[in-house]
Amino acid sequence: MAKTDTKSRILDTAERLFARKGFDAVSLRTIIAAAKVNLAAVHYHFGSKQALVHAVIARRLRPINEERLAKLAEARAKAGRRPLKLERLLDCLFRPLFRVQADPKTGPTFARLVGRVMGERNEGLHKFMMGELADVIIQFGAAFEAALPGLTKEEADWRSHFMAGAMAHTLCNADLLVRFTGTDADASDYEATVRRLIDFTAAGFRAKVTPPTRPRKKK
Amino acid sequence: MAKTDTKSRILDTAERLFARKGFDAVSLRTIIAAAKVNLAAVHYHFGSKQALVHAVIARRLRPINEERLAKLAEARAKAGRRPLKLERLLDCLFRPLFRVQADPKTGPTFARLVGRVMGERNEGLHKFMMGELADVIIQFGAAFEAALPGLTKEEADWRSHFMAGAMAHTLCNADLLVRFTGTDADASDYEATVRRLIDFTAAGFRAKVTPPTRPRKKK
DNA sequence: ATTTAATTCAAACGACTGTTTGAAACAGGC
DNA sequence: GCCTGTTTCAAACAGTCGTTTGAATTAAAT
Repeated sequence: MAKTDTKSRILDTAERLFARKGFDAVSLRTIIAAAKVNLAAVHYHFGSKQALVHAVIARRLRPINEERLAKLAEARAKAGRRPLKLERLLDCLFRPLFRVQADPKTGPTFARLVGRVMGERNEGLHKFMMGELADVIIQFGAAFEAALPGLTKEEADWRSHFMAGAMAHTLCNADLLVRFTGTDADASDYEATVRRLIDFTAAGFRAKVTPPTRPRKKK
Repeated sequence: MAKTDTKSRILDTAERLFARKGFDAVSLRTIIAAAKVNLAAVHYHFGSKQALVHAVIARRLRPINEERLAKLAEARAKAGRRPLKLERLLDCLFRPLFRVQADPKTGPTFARLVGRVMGERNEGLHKFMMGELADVIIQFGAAFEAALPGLTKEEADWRSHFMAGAMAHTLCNADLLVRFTGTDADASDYEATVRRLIDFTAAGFRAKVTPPTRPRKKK
């Protein structure tokens, strides 16, 4: 396996370009030119562009999801019989994801990549992502319901949906806000982001449910 | 102007297809085949595909933003000197946007379209959207800060960001959640969605700010 | 009816896409 | 050295893309 770095170079370059411009907007020829490898190498090592996209995502996302589930299991073990605190739950979900921003090796490059995935319209990619996230969705979904005994399942689902939106949007447009507010995108500031996101979403989860508007007044 | 409906047919068909598959994923040839017009008609009436995309978006989004600002102005007038209530503010922002879901003419088709725009990576499209939304962002941004005297500007900006994420994600994947929870996507149910979104985001805005874990001074 | 302008049409343009091919270059085992 | 399997390479394939062209058609104005 002497020159297997070809595979890695494709992965790294593709990740960088995908994050910057999107999956469909970056052609294979753009990637192989930047990575200085042959065009056919992509199909030799990955089989297709779609498979390359999946590989790029899975390489980063899988460890994150594993860490999420591990942290959740650990928190559960520590809590014993007591119900998990909502903030603790959100921390298990957010921290492994946002921590990659602090990693100087991956840098903010990957953060946008993951955020990008959620907004992607590609049908196949969506299926793939749902498969990758299935465990996380199931485990955390159940945990949220358990941590919010006052909410109906329907209401809890909606709020999980809102939370996911806030999370994805934050990850995807992190730089946008930073430039907008002038805040310094200090790499280690991911903790502040996580803290803010937990504050916001935890309060959202716990919000009092406003009853439907009473009998209609005139239109 | 007898057969000017060619222009409208292109606009309507493009909107439908864009909403379903995304802007880049739908080719002009797909549109003109469904609309039963000639390929060159698109360039004759709009000039380019990008201009068509802009026209499709602006046709729907402009009235929405005008209504948002009108509602905000009205609320301000009614409140007089008193500060605007946060829920009222959010209602001005959400309702005009989600109300289109109830319109049987546009239907949920357009809802996904607008939601889709926010997740789009296209550089030019992003600039265009920022231009369309500039007034709304400025006006509501200031209003949010005024309604949240206890928050620093930085914190208020972050939470506006989270709110925008929840809003966009909800609009974009509305059908996804409906299918997931089995809730009926009754057209008139947009009011329930708006209510839920206001509950969640208002509580998020009002959340207590957790101080950093270490006794670290802020900058 | 003739002229003028607005609109539609079929056909092609050049550039780009993901993918495939078959021959080279290379590796390590014998 | 030869041989075997892995990896790289230039070239082409078969489409699709947005855009342009110039003539044909239609509508309106004179």
